[in-house]
Amino acid sequence: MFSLKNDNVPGYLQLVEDIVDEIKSGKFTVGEKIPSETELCHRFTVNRYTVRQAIDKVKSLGWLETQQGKGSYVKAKPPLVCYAISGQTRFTTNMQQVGRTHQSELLHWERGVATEPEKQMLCLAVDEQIYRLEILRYVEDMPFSVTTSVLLAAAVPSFEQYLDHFKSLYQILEKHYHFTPVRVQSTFQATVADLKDTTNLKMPVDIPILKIESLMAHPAGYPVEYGVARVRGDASRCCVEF
Amino acid sequence: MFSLKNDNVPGYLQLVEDIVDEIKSGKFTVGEKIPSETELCHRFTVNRYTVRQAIDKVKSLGWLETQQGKGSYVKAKPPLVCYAISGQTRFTTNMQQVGRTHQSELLHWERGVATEPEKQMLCLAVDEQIYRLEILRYVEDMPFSVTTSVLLAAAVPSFEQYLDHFKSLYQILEKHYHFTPVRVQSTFQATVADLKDTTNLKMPVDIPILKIESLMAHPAGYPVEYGVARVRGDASRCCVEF
DNA sequence: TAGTGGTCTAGACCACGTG
DNA sequence: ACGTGGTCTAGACCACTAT
Repeated sequence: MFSLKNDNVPGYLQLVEDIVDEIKSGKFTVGEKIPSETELCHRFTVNRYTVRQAIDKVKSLGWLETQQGKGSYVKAKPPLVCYAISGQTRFTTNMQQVGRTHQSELLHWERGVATEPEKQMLCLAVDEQIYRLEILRYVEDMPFSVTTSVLLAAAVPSFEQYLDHFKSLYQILEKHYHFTPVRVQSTFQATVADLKDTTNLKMPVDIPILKIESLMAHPAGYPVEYGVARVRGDASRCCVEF
Repeated sequence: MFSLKNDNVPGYLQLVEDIVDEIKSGKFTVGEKIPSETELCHRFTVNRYTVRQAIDKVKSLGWLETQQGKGSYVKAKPPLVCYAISGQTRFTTNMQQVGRTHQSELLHWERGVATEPEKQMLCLAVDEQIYRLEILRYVEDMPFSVTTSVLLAAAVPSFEQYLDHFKSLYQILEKHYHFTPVRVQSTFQATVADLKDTTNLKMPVDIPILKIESLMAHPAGYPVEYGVARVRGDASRCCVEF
């Protein structure tokens, strides 16, 4: 620390590495305030612009957050929730297995016709009716994921009567329709969080989202549910066994 | 355009809105060069710092990319590479199936002992020897992923002799060691790109990374390879069939 | 009132790409 | 040689927080 040497790499990037290393090594602990910009200027004998460039970068790497008038603080990493998926597992059973408290909240539901991509995934004929559910899931009281589920209406007649006091989608399917969907395929993608995600998940900006699209089939074989889950990337790992 | 008015919101953010609006409206089309920083300074009568702040923000929103010595260009969204994984599939066979050109480049290799997490994944006894490979993969000439592979040295004696003119890891294993690893499990996570990623993948800033950790076993049953792939999130979807 | 981060100006030199 | 974006200095004023 206290000097920049390598002329080949920009000074602010050397500062980034220094700061990140000090956080990783535990010299700055979570929640702690790091030295002020002015102090860092003196320590490294660089201009404040250079320090700010570095801090911006460290922020976008997810290690720091700043508060005007107060300082820069080491950001707390939420605990990683390991979420296993297979042909059978569900969110609820999963969380129970790893011993996490969890809740689900039904943000919105509607009955209507499927969009073009939804039709394609579910192999629907034109204008077949579907239910669309938006479910917010919490793990250990932290907003964890937002899932949009599209259900074949024909498979779940009068579905709306079970949506009061919603607790678990698969509980409803098992209890009232006597079937458990089977996972056919899942697609994983890393994306930036859009405005809706950050609102729903009450996230600080700049956190990536793990988008999991899943197609589920009725035990009889036909596609019955198409779900898109948007999960906080910094809070989850999704494990698949083969 | 040509003036900043609202004193309540920072000037660079007004610039951001102007630029994004002009891209959305199609005034600047994909691949096109937007006016140079100096020209924007004159148009809006602001300092170059303010213009750069704005351009940085528009870049992180995914609308622009810059090239030193040339200019700022409206970014084309890269085509999504759909990457299916299962017990057997490999990167090479996968890309061939979807008809994509691809190459692999061996960035680095070393022989040594495994780190603690590597040991645990591979179920290694203390100080067992491993090979560690870092492989950069291209799809359609675009840097696509960086994979760190840890191989049990006992399973691939004298591995170094096959590393000249490296083309494909699994080709070496099949041709010279006569086995094909089988996927045991994969873990998916969305993370921000670190400095190494952005360098290796020549990425514009702030693109999320899909991190895929995979454990592969020898057909005889014991773990033989542990790989961590870091894939450009904006360029890939990873599909798993059940 | 003092210290902090947020915004901004006016300059400068460099590395890179194109003519 | 020139224009471009990338890095950097030396200042300034503001908004916010703490005391």
